[in-house]
Amino acid sequence: MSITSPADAEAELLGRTGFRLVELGKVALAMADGALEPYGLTGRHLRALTLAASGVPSQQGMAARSGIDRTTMVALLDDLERRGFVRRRRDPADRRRHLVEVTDEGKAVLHKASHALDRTEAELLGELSGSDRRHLGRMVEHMLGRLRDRPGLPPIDC
Amino acid sequence: MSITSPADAEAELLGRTGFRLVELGKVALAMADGALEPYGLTGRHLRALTLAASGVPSQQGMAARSGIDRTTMVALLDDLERRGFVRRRRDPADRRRHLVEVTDEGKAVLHKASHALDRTEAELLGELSGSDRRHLGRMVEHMLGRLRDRPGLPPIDC
DNA sequence: TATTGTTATACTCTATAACTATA
DNA sequence: TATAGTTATAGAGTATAACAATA
Repeated sequence: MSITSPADAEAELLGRTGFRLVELGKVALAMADGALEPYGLTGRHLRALTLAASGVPSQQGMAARSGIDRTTMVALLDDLERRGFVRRRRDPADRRRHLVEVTDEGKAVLHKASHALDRTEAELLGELSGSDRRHLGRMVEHMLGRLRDRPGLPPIDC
Repeated sequence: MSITSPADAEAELLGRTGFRLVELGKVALAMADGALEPYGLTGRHLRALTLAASGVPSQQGMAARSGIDRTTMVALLDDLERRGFVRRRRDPADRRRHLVEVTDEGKAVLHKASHALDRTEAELLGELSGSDRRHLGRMVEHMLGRLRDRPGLPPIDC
């Protein structure tokens, strides 16, 4: 495809699937943040809380696994701890490390946030049929799988 | 879907199509920025240049159409003008306004950038079949169409 | 010496408010 | 009074460097 007239330039740019995927990603993130806002969480807070719930040992491990910078992880966990969703404890086996435990309140909010995201997902995918949703999911996963670990691209994050 | 065990929390979050669409959007933007980098452009520069090429009158109009703030538009056009891709002229009919014209150099870089984005698109969509690509494009457009102009969501941008 | 968590600092991106010139 | 463009400033978000405690 190439530009045939000046006025086509905008339509050509905006019509690209890549451009629309960028837009859709931003909309999806905004919807997720909106759904999490009643719980005082952002997508990144939820990402950190989920890592803690998964039992990833040490803040470094959480940072490495998620692509979130370790100094940013400190701030996220500060927020979560202030709200009572996680607790930090020195690891007796290696006193440099912190074990991050999810509190009962943290588990409860994780559960509620998960349901809120389910509703967001339904709103995002709209009236796509079940087979369309599966096809979309497969294609997205296929593209991500091919592009993951390619140099110069951002790591998984939220 | 609900959490059945702590260790599932992460897989459940990461497995959501919404989450993956956020990831894919970021990857697509990073790929586009990478492809444009040899021309000294970012996605937003290209968006501004494209608006100028489409003959949108006045910087305000360009800002309104794209959702880019008008003060940000000033900086983008400063960059483009410094590189010789656009020229600003007072509108004789309303001397408050600037007419933004794309120079020959600007048209040339727009053309080259467009081809670079075509290659990026091919890389992004990978080995999806033609019918898969069309189906993906339709589904993405359908979702965006339903969500556009919904309160609280970001405007089209780059 | 290297690593973990932390803090301080700087940098990027963007929005808000105030200014000017025109209408 | 309102609008177009501009500038100055401030705010979020993030990364880099340096530090104390521990290995």
